[in-house]
Amino acid sequence: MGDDQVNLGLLCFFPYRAMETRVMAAATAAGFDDITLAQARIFQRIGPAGTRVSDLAEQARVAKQTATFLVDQLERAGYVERVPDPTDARARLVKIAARGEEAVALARRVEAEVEAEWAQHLGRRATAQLREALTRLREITDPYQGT
Amino acid sequence: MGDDQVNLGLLCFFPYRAMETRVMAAATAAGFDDITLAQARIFQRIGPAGTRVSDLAEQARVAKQTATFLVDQLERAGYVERVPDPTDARARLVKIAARGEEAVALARRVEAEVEAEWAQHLGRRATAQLREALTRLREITDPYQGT
DNA sequence: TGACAATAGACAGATTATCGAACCAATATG
DNA sequence: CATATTGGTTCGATAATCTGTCTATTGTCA
Repeated sequence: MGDDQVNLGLLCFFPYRAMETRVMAAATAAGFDDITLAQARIFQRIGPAGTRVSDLAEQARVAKQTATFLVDQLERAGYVERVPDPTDARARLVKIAARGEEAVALARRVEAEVEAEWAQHLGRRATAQLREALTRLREITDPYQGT
Repeated sequence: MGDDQVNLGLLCFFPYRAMETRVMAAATAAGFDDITLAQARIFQRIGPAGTRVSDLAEQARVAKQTATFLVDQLERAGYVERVPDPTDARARLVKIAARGEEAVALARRVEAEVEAEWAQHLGRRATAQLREALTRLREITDPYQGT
């Protein structure tokens, strides 16, 4: 006893999971009911100019084959499309398709909604500090902050 | 552009994953190399007095069957044991076994180490504020904070 | 420049994780 | 006490993931 403090990593987990759950539930309710959590975690990483499968894999920390597999499904469901990478004939860029843009728009709305609830609970000042601290923490916990 | 702020849920994800990765890597290096991430996520939830499989399932948000399956493996590997629940003859308590305690001790050490690095980066004041904010956020994002 | 290594992506097969359904035993409820 | 609920497991199916291997393209450097 005495040192029964929950570790910071675990404390970060609860909001993360809560947000993910809310967004997924809203997506399902809105008719995007064919997307799975694993697919969403890949989808989330696609940049505005498109992203390579191997980059998606690296950022999501799964094997290239897994990313290929999940992108296949996202493509079949109409959320993304694969286009040749003009700068490298070996590569292809995964880009968000029309249906994917709709899903992104919904996700952004829900995210803002949930953040508003959190800010309501914490207060504006503490929320701003939280964002600031997490952003700085990202510098040493996320190798891909450039994305 | 302009609204390109990363959402708070995702910002929470990076430290969470970083911590999980560090602990798992240290565990593997220390000879606890037969435990998987899925198993660890269940194991992590076991309370000091033991916890029922259905509670583990609920907290980890997996089906009872999945928890049973993972506890089976943890038991075979010597990390946990199942004992009858004295208060309910239907139930069994999953308890941490000797080898499990060793793994917990290692995990605690690594967690403290990583937190020290984070505190180094953020400063003590900001770290304390971060813990405070996340703890308050847990009130509305984790239904099982009692654990 | 041309041989060779490295990279991007995909396919095949095996393993792990997960869920839905059905089941048994014990407990709670009327 | 009859019935519903709860805790746990087993079975079968599906989803997700990895290792290994392959082709095509690109990068390197002697």
